Amino acid sequence: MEGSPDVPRYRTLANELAAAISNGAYGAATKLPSEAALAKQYGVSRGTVRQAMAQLRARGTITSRRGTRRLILDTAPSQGFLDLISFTRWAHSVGEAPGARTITVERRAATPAELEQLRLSADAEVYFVVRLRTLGRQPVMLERTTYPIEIGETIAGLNDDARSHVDPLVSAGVVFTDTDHVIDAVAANSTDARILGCETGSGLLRERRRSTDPIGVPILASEDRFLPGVVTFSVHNSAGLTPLARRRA
Amino acid sequence: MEGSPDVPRYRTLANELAAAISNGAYGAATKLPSEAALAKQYGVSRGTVRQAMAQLRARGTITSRRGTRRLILDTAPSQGFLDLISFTRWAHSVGEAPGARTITVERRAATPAELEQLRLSADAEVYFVVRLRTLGRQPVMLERTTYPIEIGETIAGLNDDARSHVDPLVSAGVVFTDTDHVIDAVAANSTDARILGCETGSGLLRERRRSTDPIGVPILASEDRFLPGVVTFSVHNSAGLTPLARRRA
DNA sequence: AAGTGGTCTAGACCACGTG
DNA sequence: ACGTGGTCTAGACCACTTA
Repeated sequence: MEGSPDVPRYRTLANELAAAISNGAYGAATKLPSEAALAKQYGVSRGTVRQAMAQLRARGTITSRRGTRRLILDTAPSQGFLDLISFTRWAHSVGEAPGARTITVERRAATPAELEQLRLSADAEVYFVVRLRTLGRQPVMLERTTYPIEIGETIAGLNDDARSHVDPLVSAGVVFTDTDHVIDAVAANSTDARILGCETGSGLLRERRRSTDPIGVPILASEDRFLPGVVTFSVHNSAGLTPLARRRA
Repeated sequence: MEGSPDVPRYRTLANELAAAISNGAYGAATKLPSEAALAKQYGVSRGTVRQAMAQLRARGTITSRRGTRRLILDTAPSQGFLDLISFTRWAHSVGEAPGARTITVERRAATPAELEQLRLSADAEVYFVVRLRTLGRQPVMLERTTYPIEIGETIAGLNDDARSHVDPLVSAGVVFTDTDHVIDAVAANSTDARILGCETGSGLLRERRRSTDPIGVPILASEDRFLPGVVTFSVHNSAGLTPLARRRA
């Protein structure tokens, strides 16, 4: 059996250990067995155990310190990578019913800002899609997404209220590897207010994001504006591994 | 010379490579030399080069793919770990003049929420400090921080407008290892409005954070409310390494 | 003093991308 | 076919914690 198709051992090991932890296989113990013990138990080298530990540490599941066994932190359910890019997948993962209403779809020349964000050559065109996103029929977010033409054509061919735009891209072979997120607060403009049903000037949570493929080529750039009280963004960072930055607006 | 006090080789190597990249030592080249070449050039093993590369990748400086040289991304100035915890350090790093005005300092019994956040035993006391933070005399953020008693005593002994509260803790031997951040938007209450000088009900960017030491013991929990347009939070995440999560508020 | 994780080495094989 | 990064091994030494 097994027949591991391609996934490296350290990843399966990390998942096995994560499962063992949440299944309570280590009981109420707050500490993991030593690296040497795990290496022997699972029949791998200590290096592989350490790679798996790095995974768990990055997920915020454990901490580590020289001289002591690794400590198990409270079970922090982490999320999948695509949940951060796809509103639809995220909504399902938290047990809500996502919806979408397409406001506009345009094909037009890219603005200078878009040229830079998507790293396009001058006078390139883009698809620009505006959608109102809902949870259980309640408006919660206004999404303005810009796609390069090649990507956008896949999107433009979709049914108006097709819920996820990310899934069709993934099915079409587009690989999402990295995403940069910038989060701040802005005042609703009149368009935001009309579509979201809030007051002009009221505070919205804004997420701007840009996803790239393995070579670093941009796949999409989006500006999402959430009504307050709908979502929070949480980040875990450790000394020496700091994916989060605070910048001057 | 050198006399590296304690910092591991792979870290200094990562910094050397980062410096070489931003100094333009690789010219306009978009690719890094191969791991083998770097190992030879710097006189270390390939494993150490890979550890350094992992650092750079975590900072968003480079990408990698099997079969190709690593790609240098646009110079993304990353930030130090403490810049995320210390408003003062952050302000200096972006060339602004930080200030603080202490509003209140209390020693009191912890609320149930605080007991949980700081993992204190029942009927423990805490220090609760409220400060208005400024940039160049402009109010920008209201900070409400809760400290366990042992930590808070260091803080309470400080001069009223001592600017950084984190630096004295670090000097006192407190080690910050991990921080969780939760970011969303809230409406200003009357207290926020009065102190920050905005209107009640207007939108604020809220950051709640909790820092822990190497063993996972909480050092402080804080709720910071920023006026819009002052800061943005940016996160970089890669497939397989997802420190960011979006949650239902 | 013993055990632990942190670091580093030297070598190996493989999957992938490019020429 | 070749070079690249991805994975894995086996062993070593060190810094630190705990007893």
